[in-house]
Amino acid sequence: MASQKVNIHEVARLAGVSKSTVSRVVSERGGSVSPKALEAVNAAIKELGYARNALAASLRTQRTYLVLVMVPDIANPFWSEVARAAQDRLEAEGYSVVVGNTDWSEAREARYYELARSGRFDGLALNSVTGDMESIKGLGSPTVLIGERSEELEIDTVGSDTRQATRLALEYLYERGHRRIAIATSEYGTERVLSRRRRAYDEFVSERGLPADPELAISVRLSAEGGRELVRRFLELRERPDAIFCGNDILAIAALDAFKAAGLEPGRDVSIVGMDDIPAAAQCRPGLTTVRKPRQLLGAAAAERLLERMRDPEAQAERLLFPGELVERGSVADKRKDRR
Amino acid sequence: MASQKVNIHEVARLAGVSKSTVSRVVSERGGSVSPKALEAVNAAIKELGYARNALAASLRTQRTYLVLVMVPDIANPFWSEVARAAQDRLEAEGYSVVVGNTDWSEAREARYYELARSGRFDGLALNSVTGDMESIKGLGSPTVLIGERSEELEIDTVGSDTRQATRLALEYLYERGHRRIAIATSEYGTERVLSRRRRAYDEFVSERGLPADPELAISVRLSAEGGRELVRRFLELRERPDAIFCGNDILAIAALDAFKAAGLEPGRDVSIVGMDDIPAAAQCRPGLTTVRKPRQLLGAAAAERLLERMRDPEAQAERLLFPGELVERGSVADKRKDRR
DNA sequence: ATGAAAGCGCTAACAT
DNA sequence: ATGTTAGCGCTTTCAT
Repeated sequence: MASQKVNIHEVARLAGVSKSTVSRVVSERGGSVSPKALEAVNAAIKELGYARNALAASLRTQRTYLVLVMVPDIANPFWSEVARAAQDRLEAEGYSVVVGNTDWSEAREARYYELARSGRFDGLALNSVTGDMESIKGLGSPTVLIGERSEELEIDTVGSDTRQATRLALEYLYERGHRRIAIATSEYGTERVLSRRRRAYDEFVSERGLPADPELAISVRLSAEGGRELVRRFLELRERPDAIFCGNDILAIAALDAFKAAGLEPGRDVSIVGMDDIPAAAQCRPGLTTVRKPRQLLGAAAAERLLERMRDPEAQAERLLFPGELVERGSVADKRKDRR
Repeated sequence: MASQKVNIHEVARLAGVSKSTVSRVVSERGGSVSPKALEAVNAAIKELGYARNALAASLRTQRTYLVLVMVPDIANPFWSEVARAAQDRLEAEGYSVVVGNTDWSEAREARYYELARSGRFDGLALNSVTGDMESIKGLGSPTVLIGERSEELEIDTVGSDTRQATRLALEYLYERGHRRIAIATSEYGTERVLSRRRRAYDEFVSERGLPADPELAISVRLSAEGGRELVRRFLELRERPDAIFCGNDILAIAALDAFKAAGLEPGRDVSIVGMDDIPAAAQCRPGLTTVRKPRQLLGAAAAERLLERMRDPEAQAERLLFPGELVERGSVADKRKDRR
């Protein structure tokens, strides 16, 4: 019943066998052990409350059977489901998984990179907000990126097709007669490069000859707080947009609520399209029209890719992108009707 | 720029110093090193892309500077905020934190206990759903329990006062004329003991001489799915309750939506009180009347307690309970009015 | 200020 | 089937 600091040696002594024998029973690798020895060892383990020191074992075997999943916001159902799906798959293969929450913070992300470099994990499944590819390449453990933050081809990537998803949302708004369309998303990154969403937006705007007013690109955090800020900024604009495409649903739903509080009815006075399709998108009033991303698929695919990569560190990196799907609810006005 | 498998020895060779010197610079413990050696070592580290092997270091020092926070549902804002608050505090003291998501699953929880016993963590902050005190006591690392799952006095506990919070909700319903009050909560546990919420409920019911119909104690998972199941079961009841006290807000809000879908208006045809006060409680229609728990405080206090415990493993265990606070919104009918 | 050497707790040849 | 031994990569006396 003692708990800490009892090691294999003491177990061996109590059981009257050698350390090797104890190791053979605890490492479940099935080294041959006589029934008698097995029993003696198990009894000793129980009596002493022995727990194998994974640090020592891993140091020797170079395997930790631990995977780190790093995401930007565990409270966002999108990310927690991606993590959960990855966990399901990984645990089925004998790995334990822990999750790191960067909370959209560069400092936290950097901390986790440091942790990831420490040799404690057999594998890493990361969503990078900063897109700091230098850090990521130097991680030293099998890694898969969740989300297509960069062009990088040397690292396995599993994500959704941001360009396609963004265009889907924009197209939807365009078809319904919206012309002055804003985009609300975050601009992070050590590489000072515009986000993919933003680039897809710029592309779309120029293709269709829509107004490319810089006021229409609104940079806010992808959080509820960001949504409220978005609405504040919106209301101060001299020429208000017809519609806003929001970088994720958390942001979009918070904006939707803030609009209502300000006396503007989403789906009538202003149109909002979100991204992700989290459960709350179906529950808010009006329902949020959004682009669904396949979270479970994403998590499972990331796990699968990581498993393969852990098996073969030399394998060719892959880039797997899933398309989004528009789900229509009530947050977008149809301006065509208005004209008839 | 090489990444993996380069160790202190190679760095030492390249820098033209001994392993000891390299260790002195990387372990930031400030062993005295000449400026010249320091520079040489840093150059070598950079050139080789060296990263310190934390497994080996921890094996030697018996410190990992890693803490595991285990919670039942990272997607629930209540839990993710508790975790975040704990993380804030712990990181400020130099610890890294990773979170384990048990997803209300006994199997997962057991897995995490195993992980926790492996010596990889300096400290553990756990919410136990199973209440498996045997496992918890044998963990072998400084531990604080989040949530008052058991009477246990040997282990530090930080939680909210469930009995007080439950009575607060029930009292509120009672005052407003509700008499047939149901409770929807989960019954888990290897120790087959009723949950605290349930015990507080039973106590209240008998004090006030309310109907103690076993039908009124509805056991469901504390999830959105549980909320929908709750409403299904509710609708089949021969004698419907006036009001339901729900074990958490996730459950309550899902129930609220399901009631609306079934044509019953919460706050008029049926009354609902939740628990936690997550952001969504203010956003649903009608707003959810619920009992607020101080999440940040809970997380921070758990971290604080854990820090003290890590400093002094022999310290007397403490039990810290925070009271809940009723926040009134629109999901409860006032039946007194009806009578006048 | 620096190096040599011992050892944290385990596993894996290798020998018996 | 079991024990002996070396060593994973690091830190830490202890000398110098």
